[in-house]
Amino acid sequence: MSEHELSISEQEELRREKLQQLRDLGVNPYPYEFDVTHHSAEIKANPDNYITEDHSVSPKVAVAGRVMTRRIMGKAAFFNLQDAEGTIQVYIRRDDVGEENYNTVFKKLVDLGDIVGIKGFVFRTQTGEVTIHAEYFELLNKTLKPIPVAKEIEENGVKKVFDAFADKELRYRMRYVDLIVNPQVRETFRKRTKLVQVMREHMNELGFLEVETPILQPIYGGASARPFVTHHNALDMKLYMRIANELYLKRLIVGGFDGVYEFSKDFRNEGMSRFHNPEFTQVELYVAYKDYNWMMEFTEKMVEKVAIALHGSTKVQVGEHEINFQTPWPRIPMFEAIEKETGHNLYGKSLDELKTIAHELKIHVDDTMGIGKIIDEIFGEYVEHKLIQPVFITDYPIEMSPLAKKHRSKEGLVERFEGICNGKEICNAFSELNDPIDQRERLEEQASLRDMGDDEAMAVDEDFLRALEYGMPPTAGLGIGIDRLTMIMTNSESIRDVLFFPHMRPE
RNA sequence: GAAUCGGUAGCUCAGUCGGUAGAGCAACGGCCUUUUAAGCCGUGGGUCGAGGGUUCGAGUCCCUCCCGAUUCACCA
Repeated sequence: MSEHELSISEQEELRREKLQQLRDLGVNPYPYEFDVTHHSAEIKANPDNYITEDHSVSPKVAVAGRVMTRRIMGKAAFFNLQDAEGTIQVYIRRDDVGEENYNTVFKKLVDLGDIVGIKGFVFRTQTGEVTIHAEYFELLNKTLKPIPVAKEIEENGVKKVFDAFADKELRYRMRYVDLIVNPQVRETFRKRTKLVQVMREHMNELGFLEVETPILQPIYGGASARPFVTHHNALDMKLYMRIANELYLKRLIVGGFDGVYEFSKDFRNEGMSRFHNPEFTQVELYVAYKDYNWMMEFTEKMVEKVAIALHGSTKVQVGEHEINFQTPWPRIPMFEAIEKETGHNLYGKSLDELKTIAHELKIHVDDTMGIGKIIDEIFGEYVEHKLIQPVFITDYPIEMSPLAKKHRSKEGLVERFEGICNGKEICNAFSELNDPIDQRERLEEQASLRDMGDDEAMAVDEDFLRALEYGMPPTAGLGIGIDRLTMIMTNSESIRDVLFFPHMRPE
């Protein structure tokens, strides 16, 4: 059952004993508040605002956080205190904070990881480190588990880390510990939040409306994927966790909004990998009276803005590559991109011709694969991973895109683009199909694929078709994978590194 | 779902040919009032992922299972 019924380690046992000793001394190990006046980062950024020759007139600072390392030298000690902003060194002496408080509480009963509050003045040590000289010390939380402290040393400017808390499984399962001991993890998630904020501000500035749409849907749609299924007891009906919110947002465009967007947690019941989590986040945006050309300009502008906000530059280091998000990004029609890499122009080719070419290119094909699928396979195998710098691949085969509008001039294609960088799709967009009769035909085509066993094909959503019959203006739509964009913007190799709590099997 | 690699102290790891379970840090007992992985002396700490098998003897060899990472397949 609960943790403490299992055997606990010697160190945990000891901490429980210390807890009792604190209580016996009349020290509340879990007090109610502490008036924090400063954070480590602001003091270290502007130490001269705090340091004066005469310490008796120095400004007082009150800082709280975890004890991360300790160097005790008899009647005085240094420790590093970590707050939300970083760490700062504290100097504490018996003669300043009281004998019992120092000798017993601080030296004997406080452990690494405990949360403490200190008040004092700022000074520089003999070696020049900005340090708080504590005149007051209070325990704010007695921790019962030892934290895995890492130690760092700088040798010839190179940082070496000892005993880092590095086991990925433990880091993902106990993200709270990961966040305590691995400061760069906090930085990654701050960037993720910043990324979302920049996008939201950008869309708000253009007057688009942030909305919420159902997560529990009676018919799932808007993408090709298998859903999670759940059940509504009172109505005794099947409900699906959304795989996308596209069809609901388009209903809102029908309803008269000129631009709507939603940061949407979506759920897909498929395999997990370093690029896939069962639940993930997309932002979808729909803008009336615009087409996919407009949307390309919008997208590159917004992503460029994100890069600058996070890195102060349009250039972002991702693995081996420096990726430059500076606008404009090249636009390359899909068939041109394939021809450049394979020498084959696939446009207008029949299914049999495509199968022959696929065979030449050593792409596995089977009878269930149509024109769109084969082209997609060739693109994925020969082109996509080579696209490192941001690029828009445009004009996809109609078979792959049942919700996109037919191309205005190219037969058999739709007005669709994907933004690709670092060899991966980061967004998907099109001129939205608003011809209700065409849309019905395409969904019925999907439905017949479903009947033939393709459980990722879309269903016919009659209410959505009814909405289109009431009329949707020309509309451009966009979806951006927030997790994947965050991976690129934070140089993370796994989606788990940009999700606080990635899905894991039960312990 | 498949393949490969991994799981040993709180953390990071070593463990030879099958022969008493190891190190550093952390912890504990001492000394030390400006240290920088603080230092010095001393001490304790293990269901070796789980279960079974082979063997006089298994962390080590064999089998099954669990968990994770990576790659592949599907997808965003």
